[in-house]
Amino acid sequence: MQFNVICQSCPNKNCPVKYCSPEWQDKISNQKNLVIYPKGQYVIVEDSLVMGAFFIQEGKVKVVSSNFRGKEQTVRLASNGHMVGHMGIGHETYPIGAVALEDSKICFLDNKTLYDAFMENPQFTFQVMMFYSRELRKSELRAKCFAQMNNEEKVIFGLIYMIDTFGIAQEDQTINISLARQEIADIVGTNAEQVSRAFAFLKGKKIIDTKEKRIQIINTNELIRLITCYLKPSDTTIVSTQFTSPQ
Amino acid sequence: MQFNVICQSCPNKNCPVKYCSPEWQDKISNQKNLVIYPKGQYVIVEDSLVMGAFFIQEGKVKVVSSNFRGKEQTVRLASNGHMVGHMGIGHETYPIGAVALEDSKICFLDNKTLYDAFMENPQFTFQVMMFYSRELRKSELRAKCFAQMNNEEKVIFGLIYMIDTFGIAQEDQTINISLARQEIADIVGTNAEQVSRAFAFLKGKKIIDTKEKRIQIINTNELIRLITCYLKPSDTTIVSTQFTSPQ
DNA sequence: TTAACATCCTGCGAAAACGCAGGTTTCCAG
DNA sequence: CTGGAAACCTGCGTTTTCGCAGGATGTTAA
Repeated sequence: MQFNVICQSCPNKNCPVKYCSPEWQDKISNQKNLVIYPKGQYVIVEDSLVMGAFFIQEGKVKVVSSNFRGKEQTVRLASNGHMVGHMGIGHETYPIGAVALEDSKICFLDNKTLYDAFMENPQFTFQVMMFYSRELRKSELRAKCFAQMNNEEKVIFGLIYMIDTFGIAQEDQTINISLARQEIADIVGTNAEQVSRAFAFLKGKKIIDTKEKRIQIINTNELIRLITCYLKPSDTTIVSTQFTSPQ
Repeated sequence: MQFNVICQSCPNKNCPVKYCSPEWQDKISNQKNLVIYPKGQYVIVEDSLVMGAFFIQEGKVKVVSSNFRGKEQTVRLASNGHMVGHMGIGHETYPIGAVALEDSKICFLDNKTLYDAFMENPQFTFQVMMFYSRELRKSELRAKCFAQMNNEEKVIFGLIYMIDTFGIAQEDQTINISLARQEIADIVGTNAEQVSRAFAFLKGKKIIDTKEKRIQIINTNELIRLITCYLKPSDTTIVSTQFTSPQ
């Protein structure tokens, strides 16, 4: 638990709360609760009671859904400005879990305040609606890729999704996230061995390189080209879901 | 092109437009355009220009996304009260196509009117937001199932998705939709042969029966039980995404 | 520095999925 | 009613994926 940042002076420019009126931003500043979750900690425990929604101020999160055989699937990756934890209308418990992939600053807002904010800030509601609409499009693209791709292509798609969500470090061209092979496998729906095999293939082609868990992207264009037949032009520039202005 | 139904007297009780003020329902009644699409016709052509969104008054639609190898994936099924065609903010063209599976009455609303309605009808915007939120949850569940299930389980999941979206006819317990084996394969990410094989297995177990394209569900509980390890309690009662009141 | 542990890589046999081909059934137009 | 086309079912050889196992590499803490 930390000092509560005032929304107006929050460094995260992608937060949809910025679309609320100044009065409502004050109100939300008072009502929300900022918590710093250490790496690896659950932000949302699967099947726990829904109390509200989470806004990532700064951090990296994976949204997971496990089956009763113990296998865990990562259904979404989220970063600064993303919302996690669909509001609990029609659901009493969260159907998904969320795990911090790094130390993350995350604001919690209770259902009641959030609902009232929606009713009085149409621009805010609109932005959140568009966020869901974009995430739906991305999820449908993922579902299509899982359904049609072979293993190697799935791993490539996973890399592009990771780049899209977390970005690439300027200095060494490595993806801004450290995940185990098994965690990458959980994102793309395969197993750790297949991820290793795909990496070996891509390293042989000098498209990527790996130093432990850091993945360096040597040739982005070639990486995209390998799965380009599955993508629309708009999919290659998805560059993370952000809250942009309407046209 | 047909007589334009007035929203207030529209027989579809699940349309989110019902959450607009009476004045706005009048305005939308005048602005919208009701078209009856015959079975098999494209409602949205993939990559065509975005002009607005579609609301299904009465009908059945599949949302598809094809890759450049020609393989078509059905990413969503939609029925009465569902929205199709994400609004075109940030996209100039539809990333998906939509096909009528039966003769369908569908209302079109242009982006400008829709955006203005969102700004002035918070309940309407909220309902559409919740629609996307639920569809996102369902899409993430589908993605997880595609990633983890074997062929037989995928086909079972496809059947449950079809039941969930289109329902079962009371008189003979058949699913309210007629799809070719290949179309079912396109929903669950496999091929027509595998669908036939899975059906043969389920018929042998007396769980389903088929008469041509009609699929009779003999034992719903057993069908769900076969894939229950992938589902949450809330997933087995999804019973179609509808526009329900907030808590 | 070193030992113990976790993660990663890769070969290989087993299992699953693919996809063609050929026979059967269904559908539709004349 | 009939003939032709389309859809469906199923056997079978091929390809892909799975997943164990064993060795290599990296990590951590004393």
